[in-house]
Amino acid sequence: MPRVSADHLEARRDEIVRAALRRFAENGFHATSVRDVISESGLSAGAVYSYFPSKAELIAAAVERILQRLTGALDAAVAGDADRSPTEDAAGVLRNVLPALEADGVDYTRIAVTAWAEALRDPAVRVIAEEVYGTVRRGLAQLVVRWRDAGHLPEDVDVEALAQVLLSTLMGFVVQHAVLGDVDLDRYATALALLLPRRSGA
Amino acid sequence: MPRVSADHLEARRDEIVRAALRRFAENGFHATSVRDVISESGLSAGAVYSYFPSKAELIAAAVERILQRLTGALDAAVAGDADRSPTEDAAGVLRNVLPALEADGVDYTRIAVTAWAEALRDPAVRVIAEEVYGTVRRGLAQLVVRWRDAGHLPEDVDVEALAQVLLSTLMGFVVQHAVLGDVDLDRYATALALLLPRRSGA
DNA sequence: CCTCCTAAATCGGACGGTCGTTCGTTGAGC
DNA sequence: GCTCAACGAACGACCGTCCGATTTAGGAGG
Repeated sequence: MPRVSADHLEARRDEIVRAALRRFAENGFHATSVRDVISESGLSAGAVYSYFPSKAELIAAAVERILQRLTGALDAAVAGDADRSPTEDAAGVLRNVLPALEADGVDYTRIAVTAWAEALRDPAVRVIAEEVYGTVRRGLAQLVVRWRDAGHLPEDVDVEALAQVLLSTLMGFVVQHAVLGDVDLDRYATALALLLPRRSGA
Repeated sequence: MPRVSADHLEARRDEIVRAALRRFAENGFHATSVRDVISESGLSAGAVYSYFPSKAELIAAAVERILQRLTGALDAAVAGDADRSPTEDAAGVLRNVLPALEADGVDYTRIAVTAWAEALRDPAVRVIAEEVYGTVRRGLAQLVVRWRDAGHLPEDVDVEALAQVLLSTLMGFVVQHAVLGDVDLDRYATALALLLPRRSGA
């Protein structure tokens, strides 16, 4: 199949990443062998290695895909109507971001947790994680600023720290969903809404 | 060194677990070889294998140790004075639990994240995680009930779901501390306090 | 429009290294 | 001198990766 189109090459690469994601979601990065990914992809060892120079790069591509899917969904949730209440904002974020974490027949919350663990030891993965979560926290910080300016929070609120707390409510949902599997999005969102400011802060 | 005391045997086992924790915190479970643990412990392969029948059991012992340290700290924080405000309770939990996650020269937040990832693929580790986090959530649910009964929250609050949200604020701190490393406990606690109920709920 | 040629995409067996684990041996202490 | 904790070399399996052989899409020549 020589001299194929650039589209074909990109599609092949994508096939390989998606096959890798399926195996990685099942068994983690290190308990999944390159052979597993190869057989899941239906290709040969040589073909896979012509697209990715090493297993580490394959892992990095998988991590990048899942984390960027996350930022994309969050950006969409943060953008738009600027005068929503904190409760509406939070519900929007939860309902946009979390369902985006299940696609291609892969539970992306499992890969997210796996990716955090990998970021602890692989500097390249850590860099990807830092970039992505930096973006996410900036988005959440925008929400906090809006809430503050609308009088829901005190003027001297620590915007960055509160954005970290909000990110925690997302990350914690992801962990509990992936590991314990007994969290319900609607009940969770309702409970979270109880904590968000409703009148004036201070 | 035959016929040694039971104390000696238990201490040896503990030495091995702590050596394993040091290596696991650095490199994760699967990128750490049994040889790494053996050389870190200063013992021989045979000695380590006479205490743990397999690497999986060694991992399980490590996970159990870190997770039980967590429940211990939380139980201490939940117990005691029953008429504290939500803000005081939360500050107590954060300040008791999180510093407990750094001891023996090991950053336990790193192992916690690694343990979650492992729970996704090793049923034995998952069982340990379910038990421990079940206990933690019950403890947090007790706090929620107290807050509700004290009038800080509406009567019909979803206790279990709110306990999940509270657990998220702990888990999210752990992830951000381990992976991003830029969270400050005091600022985080202050920001969280802004969200907790202060007067009457509803 | 068909055939041939070529370059590149794909294949898959093989390689050295490292893995987790075993087991025959050693020697300190009761 | 007997017991058994501790040792560490050795084992088979499997790891990630490489590279020469094979296949085939698509341009060139008729």
